[in-house]
Amino acid sequence: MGRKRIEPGKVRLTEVAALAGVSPITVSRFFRNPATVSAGRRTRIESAAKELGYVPNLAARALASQRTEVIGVLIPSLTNNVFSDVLRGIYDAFEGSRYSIQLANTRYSVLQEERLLRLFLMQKPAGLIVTGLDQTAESRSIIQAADCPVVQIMELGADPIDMMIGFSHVDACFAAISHLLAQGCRRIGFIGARMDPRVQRRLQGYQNAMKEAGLFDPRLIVTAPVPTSTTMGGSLFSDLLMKAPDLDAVFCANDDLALGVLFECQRRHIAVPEQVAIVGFNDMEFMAAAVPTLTSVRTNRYEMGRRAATMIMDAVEGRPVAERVVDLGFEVIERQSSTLQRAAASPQPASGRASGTKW
Amino acid sequence: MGRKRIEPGKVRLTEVAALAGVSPITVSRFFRNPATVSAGRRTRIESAAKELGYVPNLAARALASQRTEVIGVLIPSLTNNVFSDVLRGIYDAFEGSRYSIQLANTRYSVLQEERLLRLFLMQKPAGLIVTGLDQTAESRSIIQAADCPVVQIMELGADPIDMMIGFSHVDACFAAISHLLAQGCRRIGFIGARMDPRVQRRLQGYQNAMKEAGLFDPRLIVTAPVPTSTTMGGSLFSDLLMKAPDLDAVFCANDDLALGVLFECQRRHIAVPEQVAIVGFNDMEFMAAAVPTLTSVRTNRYEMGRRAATMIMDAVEGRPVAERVVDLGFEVIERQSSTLQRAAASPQPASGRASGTKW
DNA sequence: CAACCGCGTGATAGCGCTGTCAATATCGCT
DNA sequence: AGCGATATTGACAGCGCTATCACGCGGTTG
Repeated sequence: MGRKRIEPGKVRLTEVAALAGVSPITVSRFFRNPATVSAGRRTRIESAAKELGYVPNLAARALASQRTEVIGVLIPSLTNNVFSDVLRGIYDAFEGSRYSIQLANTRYSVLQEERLLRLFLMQKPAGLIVTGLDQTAESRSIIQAADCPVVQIMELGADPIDMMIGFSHVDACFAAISHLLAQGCRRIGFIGARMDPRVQRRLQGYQNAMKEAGLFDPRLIVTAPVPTSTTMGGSLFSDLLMKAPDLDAVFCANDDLALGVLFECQRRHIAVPEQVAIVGFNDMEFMAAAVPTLTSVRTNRYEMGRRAATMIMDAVEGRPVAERVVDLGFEVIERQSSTLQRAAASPQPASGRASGTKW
Repeated sequence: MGRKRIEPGKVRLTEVAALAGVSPITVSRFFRNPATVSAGRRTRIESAAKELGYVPNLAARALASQRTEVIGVLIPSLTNNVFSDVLRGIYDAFEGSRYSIQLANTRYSVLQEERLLRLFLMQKPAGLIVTGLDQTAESRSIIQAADCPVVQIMELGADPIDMMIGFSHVDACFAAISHLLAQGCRRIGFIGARMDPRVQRRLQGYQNAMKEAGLFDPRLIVTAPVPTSTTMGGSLFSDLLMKAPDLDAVFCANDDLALGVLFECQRRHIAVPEQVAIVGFNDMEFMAAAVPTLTSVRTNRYEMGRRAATMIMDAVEGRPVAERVVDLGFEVIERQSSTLQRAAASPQPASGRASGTKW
């Protein structure tokens, strides 16, 4: 009964301790915080560990210490470049730290999100980064059970679970539409695909702006539940032209769609911005390279990921987190695709933060 | 001495066992493979676990069983969309399985790769997926020490560590250049950025094709060590035009560069393909939407990730892996940007696999 | 000069789970 | 009825590490 005896080749803390002539617990301390061990033993342990090729066993550490250095990250899509920028920020911030990232993809499904959170729970994560505000009640209770710092990213809302970093999609879109209005556009279309919660809120910002200007017309809105793509941008724009042939501008819920609209305009020989102005969202790199250059709403995705990660680390390590809700704002980058002479208004840059003016 | 006694609220296997009136080991078996437990106890355990809100402790499981369900994945970049497709395949394949993915970013650095592999080792991963062929000797020995199935993805080479899935970048680029040659192009430029090992091999394929045709000229090659971008495509193309004003085609090491070249052509009123033909690499979605539509070399990145994942799972679970080295091939998707009337050759699609013809 | 402090170190006792083997129950067959 | 074979179940002893407390020691304090 019991279990087989220890196999000989194995290198444990104990083996290192024996070679260094100290107790196992001292080796343990050395690996967690070398400063707590006297200089003499420090060098002895270090060389013993190197000689034996010792590799700490994370599972044993986690079990004994009742905690892990795992940070769970939930994002809705791996395809959407928006999230690759956020992820880059997160990975860069955790680089060199003792934390490791557990990434999972909800595919824009709140039920997936629940399932994945339940999986995270088994790992007893040290922290969680989740996307958006629209967690189910069940998800929220799982997060509570995880009993660790949490940052919600991508947007801002009234009822944070714990910490939050993002910007207002409603305000950002409102600002973009206001820019088009200032350029003299009146028949401004909206095209969007996939229609996740953030795109929905951009649509809300569009509606607010158009209604406020007395220009709202439901025929100007074309959306599709499918994933976004450049090709989809072209076909949604074609649909929009059928519904509203007198269109003079299009706001695209993201930049891929905007690129598709630009190509469709080229195909149909529609002059941009003279006949139709184009505005995108996210300010991907290619927007500045297009002909004409494409206006977009810049959002600081990399910074969002980076700061979310540092907020988590601060919270995990017990440092006070000064701003528990961070508004990163946005900026409407005005380029050729929406710059018109017909406008009377001066083209002052519109940008937005929670503090200060509305946008 | 010793440690504090167990805290009361905690739910362990033992608590579930007590409530269900069975022994802890039976509950353990139930969670690992319900079929090994009789139907009666199965329902009792299930309801007991739900009632108590039991969550298995992965660290304890890993320690006791001496293995994990962690698959380490190393990719060189989070920004490059090529890898987001591969990752999507990997995540999709592991979806619903008991494995969890540990993703890390080498940033195209072999030293980073070493460091990250060492970190993976502490977790005793069940499998590893690594990018490319160019691991250092040190990295290889760390991988050996991990003693688990390994798949190298993205390309094919002579000396696999274990398993391998990808395609020949040399052949793929050779095929693309051959296509341009068949279209009657003679002064074919090459532009590339970042110049990672795979881009280097594409350059090799370009050189092979041009030399074979007796058309090689080093002035036709422009590269930059910086990350690729659409903007960079435009400026590299500008450089190329200065070095070789008689250019009649450009092969771009990736599609972002190709898009930048297209925009630069629009800016300079260079007719595509009449004056300059354009061919990209990867066949990103936007290539088919551009005006004119852009020729590219299609590579099955999603499938590569998906199959790499299933190969790992098969190997981990002891199933025989039929093909340990998989050539996914490629396909030159001919579009408007490289289709010329001046050519005598008939435009038959070029595609490549290791088995059969050269490409 | 006893009491006290803080540092570095060690002994002990688990953390929650599973591998191993033994024990028991159930079944088919001669 | 009796036997071995097969399914179920349980007891035990760790997996490799760390939390906790105890202890020795030099130096400070009242």
